[in-house]
Amino acid sequence: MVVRRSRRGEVMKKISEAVVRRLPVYLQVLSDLSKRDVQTVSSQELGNKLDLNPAQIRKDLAYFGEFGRKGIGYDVSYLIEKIRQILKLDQGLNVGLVGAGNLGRALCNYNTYLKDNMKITAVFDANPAMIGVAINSLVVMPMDQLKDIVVARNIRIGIITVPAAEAQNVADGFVEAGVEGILNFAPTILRVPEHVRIHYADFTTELLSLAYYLEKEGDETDEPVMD
Amino acid sequence: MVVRRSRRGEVMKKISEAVVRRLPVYLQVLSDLSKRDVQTVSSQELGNKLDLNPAQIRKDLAYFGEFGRKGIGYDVSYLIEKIRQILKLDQGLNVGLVGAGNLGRALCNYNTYLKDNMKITAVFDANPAMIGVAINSLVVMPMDQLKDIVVARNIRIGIITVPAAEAQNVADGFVEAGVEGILNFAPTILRVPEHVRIHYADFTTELLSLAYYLEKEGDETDEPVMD
DNA sequence: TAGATTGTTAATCGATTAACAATC
DNA sequence: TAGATTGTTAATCGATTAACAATC
Repeated sequence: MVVRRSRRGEVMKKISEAVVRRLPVYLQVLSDLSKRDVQTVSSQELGNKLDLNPAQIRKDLAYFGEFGRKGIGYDVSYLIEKIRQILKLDQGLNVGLVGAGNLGRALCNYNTYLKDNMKITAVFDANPAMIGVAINSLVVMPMDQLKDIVVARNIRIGIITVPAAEAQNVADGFVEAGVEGILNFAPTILRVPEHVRIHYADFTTELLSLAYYLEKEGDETDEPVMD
Repeated sequence: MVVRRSRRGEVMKKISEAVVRRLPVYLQVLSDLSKRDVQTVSSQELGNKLDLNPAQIRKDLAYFGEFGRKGIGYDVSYLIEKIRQILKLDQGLNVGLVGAGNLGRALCNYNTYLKDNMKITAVFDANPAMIGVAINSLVVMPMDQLKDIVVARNIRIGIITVPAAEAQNVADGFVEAGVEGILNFAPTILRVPEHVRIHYADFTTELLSLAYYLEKEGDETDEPVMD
C-alpha cells in the first residue's frame, strides 16, 4: 500500500475526496450556527441538519485532529477555525477567471460568495471587444497578459467560464502560467498535468441527472416489494 | 431487502446515484464522437477519454439494457438515443427559474447549453424592479404568478438562483406549485418532501475543496513511501 | 456521580475492478 | 477462423455505519 508520510515521518492517512468535499458543507452549517450565536454543537445535531450519519462526521473530523470534547461536542468557532485551516482559507487565495461572458460576470459579482479570503483578482477574455470593460472593481484583460498577471498577483487557482471548445486552450494557458488548481465550468473534460488539480462545476450534469428521477410522464409509481 | 418491481413484475435493480450521474458524462463524450462522425466506440475507448474503468462503463450501461454488440462495441448514435431516453430527454422538459440576478440571467442565456429538449420557459423574481425585464425571449414575472405558470406551462423542474437566505422559501413555492425536481444554486441545504428530488449545484463546495489540494504555501512535497 | 458525546475499532454495506464465457 | 469486445459473475476495495471504551 502506498502511504504518505509527513516530513516528521508520521503516517498520513490518505484522505478520500468524499471527506474533503464534505468539509465545505460542514463549514457552511457551522457558519450559520455561529451567526445564531450557538456555542457548541454535537455530531448528532450536525448530522440532523445535513442528513449525515453522526459517526461519519466524527470520523471525517478525526482525520485532521481531535477537535471535539467528549461529553460536550464541538466548539463552533474553534471548529470553523480548524476547517478553514484545513482548506487553506486562512492563507488568502487569489483566483483568476477566464471568460467574461454571462457566467463569468456572475461569478465576479459573486465575489462576496467566495468570501473566506478567496477572491477573484483578475479577469481575462479573448474577445477584443471585452478588453477594458469593468466588472465591479475588475477590468477585463487580454489573454496575452494571462501568464504575467498570474505570476505577478500570485494567482494559484484558475476558473474557466468559456465555451467548451475553448476550455482546453484556456486550461493549457493556466497550467503554463503556473496555477495549481482549476475550476472548470465548461461542459467538457480537460487534460492537465498531474500536479494540477482540476474540479468540475458543470451544472448540466446535475440538471440532466435530475431529469432521470422525474416520474415518467403518465406512469404510475411501482410499489416497493419486500423480498 | 427492498426491491422495486416494474408493473410486469421484473425485479428492478436499484440504480445508484453514482451511475445516474455518469450518464450525462457519457452523453457528452458520445455527442463529441457523433459530431466527428465516429460510428462505433468500445468501452475501452470511452474509458480512456473519461479516465474510467471500461468494466464500470459496461456495467453502468448494462443496468438499462443490452446496448452493445460483442466483438464490436457500441453504436454511437444508438447509445446516444438510449441514454437520452433513460434521462427522459426525449420528452421535452420545461424548467422554471427563480432569481433573475447575474447567475439566473447567465443560465437563461445558456439556454442553448440546456439543449436536449430541456428549456427554461419561465423566470421569476421577487424584486418589483425586475418584473417585466426581458432576458432573451423571456420576461421576468412576479413570484405570485409562480404556481399558475408552473401548472399552465407544465414546468417539472425548478432552478433556484436566489441568495441563500431566500432559497428555502423559493423551494417551498416550487414544491407547492408541483415541480418534481429542484436544482439549487444557493449555498444552503434545503428541506423538501420526499417525492421531490433535489440536486445541488453550489460551486463554492468545489472551489473550497479545490483549495485543500493546493500545496501549502512554502511547503515541500512529501514523498510517497511504500509500506 | 450519571448522562452525554467523542474518537476509534470492528462490522457492514456498496461500489469498483478483474476475469471470463458468450458471441460478433 | 482468430481477434475483439460485450454482459455478467466473482473478487476486491473503500466508504459508511455501528458499537463502545474513554472521558468530559
